[in-house]
Amino acid sequence: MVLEKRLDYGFIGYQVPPMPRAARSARKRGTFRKRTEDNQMCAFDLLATVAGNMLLEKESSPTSSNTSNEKNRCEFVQKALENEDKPVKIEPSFQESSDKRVLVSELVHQAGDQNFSNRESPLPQNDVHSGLASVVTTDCSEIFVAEKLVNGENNNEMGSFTSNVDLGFSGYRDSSNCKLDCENKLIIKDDLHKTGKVPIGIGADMCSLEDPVVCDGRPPALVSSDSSVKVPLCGDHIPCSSFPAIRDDVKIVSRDDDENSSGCTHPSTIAKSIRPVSHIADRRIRKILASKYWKVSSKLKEETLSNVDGDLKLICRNRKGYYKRQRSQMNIPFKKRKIFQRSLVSNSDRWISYEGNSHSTEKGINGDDLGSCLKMHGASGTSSSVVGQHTSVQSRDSYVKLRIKSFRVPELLIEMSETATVASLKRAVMEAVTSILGGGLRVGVLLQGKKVRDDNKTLQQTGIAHDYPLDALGFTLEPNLHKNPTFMPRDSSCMLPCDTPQPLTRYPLDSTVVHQGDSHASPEPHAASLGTFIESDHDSAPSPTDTSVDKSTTDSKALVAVSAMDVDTLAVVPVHRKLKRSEMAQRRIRRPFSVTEVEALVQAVEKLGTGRWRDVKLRAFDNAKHRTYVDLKDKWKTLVHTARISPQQRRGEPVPQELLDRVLCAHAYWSQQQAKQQLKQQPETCLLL
DNA sequence: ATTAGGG
DNA sequence: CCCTAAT
Repeated sequence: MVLEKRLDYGFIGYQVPPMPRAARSARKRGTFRKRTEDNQMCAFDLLATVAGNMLLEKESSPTSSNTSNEKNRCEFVQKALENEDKPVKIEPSFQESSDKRVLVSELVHQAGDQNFSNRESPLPQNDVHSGLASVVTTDCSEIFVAEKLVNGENNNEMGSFTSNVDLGFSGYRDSSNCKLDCENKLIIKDDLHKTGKVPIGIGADMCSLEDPVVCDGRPPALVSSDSSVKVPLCGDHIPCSSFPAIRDDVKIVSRDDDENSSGCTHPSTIAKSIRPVSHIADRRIRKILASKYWKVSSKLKEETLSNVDGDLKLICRNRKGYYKRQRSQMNIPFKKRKIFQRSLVSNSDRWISYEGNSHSTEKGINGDDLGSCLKMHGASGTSSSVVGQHTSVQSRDSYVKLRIKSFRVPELLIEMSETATVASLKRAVMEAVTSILGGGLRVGVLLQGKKVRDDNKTLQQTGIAHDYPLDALGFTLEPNLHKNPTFMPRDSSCMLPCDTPQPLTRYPLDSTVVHQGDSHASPEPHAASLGTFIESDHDSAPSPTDTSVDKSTTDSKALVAVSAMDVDTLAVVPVHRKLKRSEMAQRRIRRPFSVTEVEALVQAVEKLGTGRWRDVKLRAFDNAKHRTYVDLKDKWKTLVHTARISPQQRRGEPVPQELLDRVLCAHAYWSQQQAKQQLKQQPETCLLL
C-alpha cells in the first residue's frame, strides 16, 4: 500500500474565539472559513471546555467530593471523546481543495499512537485530576494551569511545553515567559512582552502533540480546529454557559480577526445574542486561552493584557495594538529564531508583519538586514476594513502586507506493509512529518501559483507591490534536507517509546515539494528564500533597478518526481538532530550597491587601499549596517571584475565608467603597493632563513 | 574580529 | 552573497 499524501499545512490550528467582540470585523471572508467537521475539536478546546466545566462544577457544588469530581470529569471526557467519529481522519485528495488543509498538528495527532496510552506517564496515574490530565498531555502545561485554577490555585506557570517540540514542532520552551501571578493576572515576562515581539515559528500546535488518553484506552480523536469549529459537540455534557463566549463566537467567527483597530470603530454587525460571560470559570479559562493564544502588541499595556478577560472595551479602546494569537515558539535553530523573534506572524488573519525594531545586539549581518527592511503594520492600519488589501504607505516606502493562507509541507511518500497496523501508520506519518520539519524548512514563495525563484529580486520587482492581489501570493514550506538526511536504523527509542512492532516505512526525503495549484516543484532545493521581506534602504538607497518581473524564470516545470526508494530494505527513518547550517540562517537579501555606494567605496579604497576593509567600512559605510567589510571587499572584487569586462557584459545598474576607471586605477596602485610591501619583506624572511 | 579568496 | 581558512 502506498499512501501518498500531500500535506497541506495550514496556519489554522487553534484559535481562541473569545476575542473582543467589538474588535472583530464585521466582515466575513468566506474564503477563510474553514469547513470543519462537526466532530472536530481541538484538544485545547476540549481542555478549555473541560476545565470550564470543572470550574463550573466546582463553583456550583463546592462541596462535592473530589472523587465525585474526578469521576465526573472522566465521564465527561469520555463522553466528549465518544463524540468523535473516529480518531484518525485521513482525507484523500485534500490537496485539491484549499480549504481542506490537513494541519501538521492534525497529522501529528493522527500519527499519535494509541498504544502510547500504555506508556509511562509522568503524571501519577492516581492523580486526582487524571481524568483531565489524561486527555491533554502532560506536555501541555495549560492543563496544569487549568487544573490549578480549578483547584483554586492561581499561581501557575505557563509554558514548559517540551516533549516533542524538539522535533520541529512548536511549543513553549521557556516556561518563564509568562505566568499567572497571584492575582491571576497574566504576566508575560521578558522583553518579548515589552517589545511586543512574539517568538513564533511554523509549527504545529502543541495541543495536538499530546499523548492519547489513558482514560478509556481510546485515543483522543481530537483534530485541530480553528475558530469555526463547533467546539462543544459535547453540548449535552457541557453546560452551555460553561463556555458561552466560545459557543457564540464559533458560529460567527471569521478568519479576519482583524489585526487592525477597525473592530473598534466598526462594531460587528453579526450581532449575536451574547450570553452572560461573567462566570469565573469563563474568565479563568479565557485567561488561559488568552495567555496561550493571544498576544497583545507592544503598545498594549500590561494591565490591558491582564484585562483580557475583563473589560474588553478597555482593550478595544487601548488598542493601538491588536490582538494576536500567540504562536508558540518553534524549536528552531537559534539563528533562525533570532530572525523570527522580531517578527510577528498572525495566525488568525494570516498576514505577516515584521518589526523593524532592531536594537538588538547582533551584528547587522543577518538580523539588521531583516529588521531594517521590515515594517510592522498591525496597529496602524487606517483602512483596515479592507484587511490585507492595502496598506497605508508610510514614510517614503511602500510596504506590502502579506498573508499566509497556508503552508504546504512537502509531499510525503509513505510505504507501508498492508499488514501494518494503523498505529504504525500513524507513527510513520508522524516520523515522516517530524523528520521533514525537524530537518528544517525553508520558505518558498509562490506568485500566481508560480514559484518565485529569484531570491534577489525585490518584492516590487517580483510583482509583489503594495497593491498586488493578496491571494496571488503563496508560501510553501520546503524541506531543507538537501542531502543532509541522516538515515538511521530505525530505533523506536529515539522518539517514540513504544514497543509495538515496527512497520516498514520509508520516507524519501529528497522528495517532491508540492506547490500550490499546479504542483510546481523546485529543482533547486537549496535556493533558500525568505521571500517575505520588504526591502527598505535607508542607509543607502540602491537606485531603482529593473522592475521587470521575470516570470519566465519563475519556473513552470512539472513537479519533481518523488524518488522511489527500495522497498525491501529495512525501514529507516531519517533522524537529524544536527541541524545543518543551511537551516541555521537565511541568506541575506540581496542589496545591490547603488552608484552612490560605489562612489563612496571607490573613494575610500583610493584612500585606504585594498587591504583595510574594516577601515573602509568605518570610513565610508559606518552607518550602513547592512554593509559589512566583507561586503565591501566583495563589492570591490566585483567592481574590479566589472571594470575589466566589456560594458556589454555588465549587468545590473550601470556603474559610471568614470568610477570603474578609478577602480582599476586604485586597484592597480594598491596592488603595486602590496607587491612592494612583499618585496620589502621578502629579503627579511630570506635573511631569517 | 579581520583579512583574503574561493564558490 | 556565502563560507572559511588563516591571522
